[in-house]
Amino acid sequence: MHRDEIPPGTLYLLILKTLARSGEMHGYEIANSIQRISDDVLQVEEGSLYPALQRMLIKGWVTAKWGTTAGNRRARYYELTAAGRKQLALEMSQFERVIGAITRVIEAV
Amino acid sequence: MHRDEIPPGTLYLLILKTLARSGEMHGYEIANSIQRISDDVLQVEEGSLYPALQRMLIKGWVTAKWGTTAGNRRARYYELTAAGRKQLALEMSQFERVIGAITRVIEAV
DNA sequence: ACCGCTGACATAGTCTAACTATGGCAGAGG
DNA sequence: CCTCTGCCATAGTTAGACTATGTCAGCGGT
Repeated sequence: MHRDEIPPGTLYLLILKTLARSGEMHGYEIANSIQRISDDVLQVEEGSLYPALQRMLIKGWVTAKWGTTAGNRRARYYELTAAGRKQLALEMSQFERVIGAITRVIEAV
Repeated sequence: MHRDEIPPGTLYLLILKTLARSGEMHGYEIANSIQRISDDVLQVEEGSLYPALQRMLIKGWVTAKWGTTAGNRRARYYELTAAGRKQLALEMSQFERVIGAITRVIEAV
């Protein structure tokens, strides 16, 4: 980790949630959406995003199909599968559980 | 990351905070303390803890000296340095900033 | 007609750090 | 004595986020 921003493991969660919220999206949109909603705190680099999407394809959490953007450009559209939605639920509860525990430790007297 | 528990990067934060709260401690105590306060959610493996402490020594965040435990055993006692306290403050604010951002994303409508 | 900009995807290679597995040693208790 | 537990340590593996780099197509300006 290069001391900047997204903690390993949470990128999946961010992508899954973003897709769940907005349905079909291409990579660029996903990255922009995460960045915007996080008030520019989280910057998803392309070198992180695309490999993550590939891994998610292999794991069966998303499907992809080629299409054309509003600006008439070629793009790959991703969509959650049922397994992806299940994974999202799992990661959400793990995240809450672990962050809650960490918070207890760092707020302990 | 092996799909279980402590997110990379936060172990330093947990150790720093634990030392800040309790002063001088040895490794075993640190691990037990984190585990107990987190209600057994966070389990610091020895293979993670000791390397992390070594790195923290090198970075100058802690000092170490050999001593004897209450149970009459040899142990290395760690203590925060000024640099360690500074690092703790830094990691706390980064943690809050990033977790806040992630929370915004995963709670967005 | 050209040129550069931006959108969009992709991959190779590096690096941090948490893990598994393993080993050692010393005191305590059966 | 012998095992258990406390306590430290390291070698090797792995995931995954990064940097750097490359591609290609459409658009706008000059």
